Amino acid sequence: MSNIRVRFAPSPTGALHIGGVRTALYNYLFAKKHGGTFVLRIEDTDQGRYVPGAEDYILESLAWCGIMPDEGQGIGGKFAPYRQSERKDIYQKYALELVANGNAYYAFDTPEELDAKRQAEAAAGNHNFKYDTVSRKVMKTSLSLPADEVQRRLGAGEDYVIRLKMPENETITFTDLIRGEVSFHTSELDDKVLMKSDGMPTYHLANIVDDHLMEITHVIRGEEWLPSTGHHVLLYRAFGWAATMPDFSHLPLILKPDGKGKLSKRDGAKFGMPVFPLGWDAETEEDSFRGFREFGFLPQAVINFLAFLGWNPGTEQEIFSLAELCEAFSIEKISKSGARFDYDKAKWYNQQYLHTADDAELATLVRPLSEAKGYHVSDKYLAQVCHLMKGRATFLPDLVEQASYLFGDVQTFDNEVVAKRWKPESRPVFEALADHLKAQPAFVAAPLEEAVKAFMTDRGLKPGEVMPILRLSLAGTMQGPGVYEMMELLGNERTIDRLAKAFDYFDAHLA
RNA sequence: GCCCCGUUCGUCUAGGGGUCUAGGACGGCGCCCUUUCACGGCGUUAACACGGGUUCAAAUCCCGUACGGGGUACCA
Repeated sequence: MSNIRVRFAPSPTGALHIGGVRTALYNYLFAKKHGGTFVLRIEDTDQGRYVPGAEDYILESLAWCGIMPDEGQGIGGKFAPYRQSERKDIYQKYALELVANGNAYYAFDTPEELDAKRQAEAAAGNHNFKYDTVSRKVMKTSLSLPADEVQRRLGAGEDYVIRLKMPENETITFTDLIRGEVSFHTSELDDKVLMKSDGMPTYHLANIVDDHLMEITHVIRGEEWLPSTGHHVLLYRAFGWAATMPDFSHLPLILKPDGKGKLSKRDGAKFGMPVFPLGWDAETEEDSFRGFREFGFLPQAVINFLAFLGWNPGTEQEIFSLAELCEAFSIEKISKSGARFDYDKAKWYNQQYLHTADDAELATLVRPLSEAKGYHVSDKYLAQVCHLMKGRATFLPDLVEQASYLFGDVQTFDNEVVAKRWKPESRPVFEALADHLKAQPAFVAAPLEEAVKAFMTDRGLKPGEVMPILRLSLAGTMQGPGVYEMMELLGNERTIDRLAKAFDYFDAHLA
């Protein structure tokens, strides 16, 4: 295959859903795998649903994920413009062409009239009224009205839509790269609106015209489009573009964690997890949310997680860099059934990426968080904190939030453990240990460990009698990095100082 | 309702007629490591929706049923 061109064509009606990100990812991977081009097109043909900021959000999201398009809105390219609202005239021309060659027609019914008609039909027992070969003969269309009447209405500037004229009694078959052969009978298909009364095309018209004009070779999109693909195939035929029609691949949907329907915007709040890549600040708090980024996910982890939600290379490798995904990806390996959003798996992936992340890079990512907490430390120190904490973190903020004692004095002690480990006679022993540590020439983990062990041997002390007190003195809690590593990070002076302060506190809180 | 798509451990999945007493990962449970919490290692738990065919042989092919999902707008 050569000159592969795919597109991601989101609608700027709000934040880009994580399912959309996965669609973009699969398009990106397919393009990269075959040395093709990944195009971003903005489908803003519904003026009523346009949300300011959505387009920027889409670009930012793709950038954060590291899957930037090669061409398209916000990037440029030879098929510009890539925003459909700016291509209005093009669709107009093609819609008229279809009317002229008998594949489409004018319809003058207002939305209200259509509603009334649907209700009347429903009342009469027909619950699936649609605009089709039968009804188009009784509705107000250029097929049912006299030619001069049609001209009069058009001339008078009456509102109209242009509809696709569905052929009678035909079976439309096409091959979906994921599902194989799929077919529809035209008697089941309706006369879809192609051009709305406001002069804007519907998705159906615009996506065919643009995919053709932009020389798209493969359409990889969500399963929700499968039922209308029959219409799309017909449109390619009507335009005489059947020979260059792109291959279709319909992706399985991402389902809610409970499996009841497809994952939606509200599920984020409902299940306490992100369902968008980035956060979104809306007018109301209810409409605002945090994304994977704000939760503290690494984009590489999100990408890896998403890639495996509906796709699998067939090997037992689970961790894949973006480059490895590009190499391993193939449409044939995409599964057919919907995948539940498995948040535990997402967290596991993040943990894996955190563990192997570079300390300095983590420090950079975590800097805003530590500053916000009032922790002003050097880059080197912050990187060292990350080094000690990353093995036990799930989210980026854990690196800072669970390490308060590495940034400042111990704020609270675990009194329960204190009561259990600190005895009235402990003080002289630990003061001797503190003196011993203070005298160490090198305040480095390994030698410190030797020093403490030697001290314990001398005094006939067991680790259980010493280590918990040391840990408690330095961190206040029984959780955290290795004691000797903490000592090294804190340094001689601070370590000794903490021990002294802690011993005072312990004495004061003797049970 | 009608149309389309789907159905392997709780979840994500491997599997594309015999090598399946069905493999991996997440989660759960247990043990080891560590006298911290984790990580890690080891082990364990648990599945071919059902019924008919086809075949010497079916998780794998066909049909039906059930269940699930999607679509059914002058939204994408």
